[in-house]
Amino acid sequence: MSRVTSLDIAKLAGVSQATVSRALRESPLVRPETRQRVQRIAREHHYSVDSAARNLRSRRNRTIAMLVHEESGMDSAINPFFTSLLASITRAAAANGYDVLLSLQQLSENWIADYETSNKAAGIILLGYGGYRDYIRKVALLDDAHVLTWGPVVDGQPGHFVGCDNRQGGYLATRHLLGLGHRAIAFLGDTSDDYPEFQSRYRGYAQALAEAHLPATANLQCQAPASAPGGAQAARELLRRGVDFSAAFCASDLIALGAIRALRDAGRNVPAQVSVVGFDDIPAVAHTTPALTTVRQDTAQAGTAIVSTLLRLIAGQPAASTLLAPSLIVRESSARCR
Amino acid sequence: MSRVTSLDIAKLAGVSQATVSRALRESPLVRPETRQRVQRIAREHHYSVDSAARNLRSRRNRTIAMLVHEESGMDSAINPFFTSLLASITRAAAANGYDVLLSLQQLSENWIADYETSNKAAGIILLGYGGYRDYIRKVALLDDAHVLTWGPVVDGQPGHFVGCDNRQGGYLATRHLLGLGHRAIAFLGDTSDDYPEFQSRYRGYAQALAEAHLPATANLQCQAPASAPGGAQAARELLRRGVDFSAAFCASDLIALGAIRALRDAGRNVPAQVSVVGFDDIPAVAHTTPALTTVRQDTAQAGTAIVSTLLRLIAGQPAASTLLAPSLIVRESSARCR
DNA sequence: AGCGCCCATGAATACGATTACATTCATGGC
DNA sequence: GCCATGAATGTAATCGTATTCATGGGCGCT
Repeated sequence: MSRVTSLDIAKLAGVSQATVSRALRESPLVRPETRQRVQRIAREHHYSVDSAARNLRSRRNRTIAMLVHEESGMDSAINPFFTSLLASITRAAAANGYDVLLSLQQLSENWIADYETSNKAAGIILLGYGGYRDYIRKVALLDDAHVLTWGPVVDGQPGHFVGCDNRQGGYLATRHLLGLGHRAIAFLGDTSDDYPEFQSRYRGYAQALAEAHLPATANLQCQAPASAPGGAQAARELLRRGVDFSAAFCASDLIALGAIRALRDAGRNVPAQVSVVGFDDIPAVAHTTPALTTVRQDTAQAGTAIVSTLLRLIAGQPAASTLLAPSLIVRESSARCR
Repeated sequence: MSRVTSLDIAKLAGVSQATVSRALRESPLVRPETRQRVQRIAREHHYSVDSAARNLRSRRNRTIAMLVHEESGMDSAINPFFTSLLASITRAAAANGYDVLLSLQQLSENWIADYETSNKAAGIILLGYGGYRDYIRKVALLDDAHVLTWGPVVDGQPGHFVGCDNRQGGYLATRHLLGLGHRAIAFLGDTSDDYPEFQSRYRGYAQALAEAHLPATANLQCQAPASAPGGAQAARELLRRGVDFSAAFCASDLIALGAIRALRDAGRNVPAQVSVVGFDDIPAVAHTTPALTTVRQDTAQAGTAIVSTLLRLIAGQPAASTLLAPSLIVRESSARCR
């Protein structure tokens, strides 16, 4: 009463085991008639190719690993944006016949490439490792590894990346606020090297200001950890400074939510007195009051880009890094300057 | 320049391949001295056991598959709660040395057990298949499959389940509102068979009302699809009916967000005029304005319960279904009845 | 000293498929 | 009528590890 193997199917179909293998893989070598008979018998007996045996013999593997940074990744408070990305990657992988292994990692060990050397996966996707650029650069140089990172795309940088054009996103958001007549626009977000994405968003912000002949004043910029409490704290800091401002561009939606909360608590209505723009378009912010104006990263597009690039790498074909265009979603939290 | 195999390590260490295999698995059969030497050499050469070969030879597999319902599962708009659950399952699996395969499925085919028959995974976790009870019951009877479902736990039902005590959650929420002096409490949520969880939540709601000698009036109950627009629509319907109500218990946080939005649009302040309680405690609702009072399902606990139960099944040990206790999180959206 | 026993290791095999190579048979060109 | 050709299938080698069985040497016990 053990497992059904291809040999069993072969006996039942009156052919050799090799023919079964070929028939199931749609090989043109086997006569259509035979092929269908074998397939029918296999189906009737709930036969399914043993993937371990297949992987071992063929030295191939239709699995990709998604490593998500333990802290910045999936956990509730941090970044719901990843969920959506993850779903779209999984879908894109399935569309190409690939399974997806999910793992939450610190990258403290050399476990990255272990997914490949142990032959568990044919390639690896890194999500949420914005702060590990040097490390990733190193890994990217191991030419037997097929690693693709979701993150900032820098020209000439070794390794393969797919990312959102964060600078452009910051630019769009700031232009939007400028267009509404705002002149004193704050930036809330951590611009340290730990958050290269935030740095790019800041750069877009500064560029838009510059084009409008406005300086990116230091006291309009507040460090904010990437969380709602962080945003609230930054907003309070901004108020404490006593600088005049009528709008705030927040480096993430969670920061924006926290900021709105703190502004309200301080008696500043959003958007009547202060306009707020976020970044990410996480699911909930379309339904908050006020609904948040934000910058959307197209996760569906990102998923397909990530998977197709990685599959090219796996196939040994040349693959370029991709920069995706974000789009501005205007809702209620931004209004014309009073 | 091919792969490093255990045979290569054996030659380098001057032992047989069998000894290498044993040394790496910490077998007590091999002398500690030898074991360490082998392990060192393996490490130095970045050797890593080929999982395909291991799985094939040992007829075992340290992978579990998570099948998430395509629609109700991961997609942005629907249920951010799953993200958190998914993370905690992944963590619990890793803690037990298991990898996790992620897949979005319709369950339209017989692909469920295929993860097992093809030997890709040793067991399967089903998430978001509330509407597939009959189907799951059938699958659960295949005794060669190790399937665990996140969902409603019903005594005597075949199969293995881990779920939240939804009835208790509904009861807690309603008791909370009653305790604040509310008497006319609406229920917003789809109570059809497609959402057994919502049915249970409704039952808890009705029970709490009954204990307070209040009827669960039909016109205080509004069907609401499990989404923010659905919640808004249901709230509008409630207002249109003209019934008096001072509080609403919503079957999910997203419904609650939509309802709050619609109530505000209609000039009803939350919580001053209407108290609202949600269900799930998704990440964002702690930071909205007002912050949402809601029922939390402890995802960390759920993840460990799910994984440990599944591992028992895989090991062939008896395993009981588990019902987890939810807890009430009181925030700002609920207030004493005026 | 001899016997048996256990500890550490080696030799050999099996896991279930893929695939290179061999084989068979029919066909067509000459 | 014979040989080359190609289509359809069979035979057998192989992927890298786990594991069973065999083996040799040291040691305790009598």
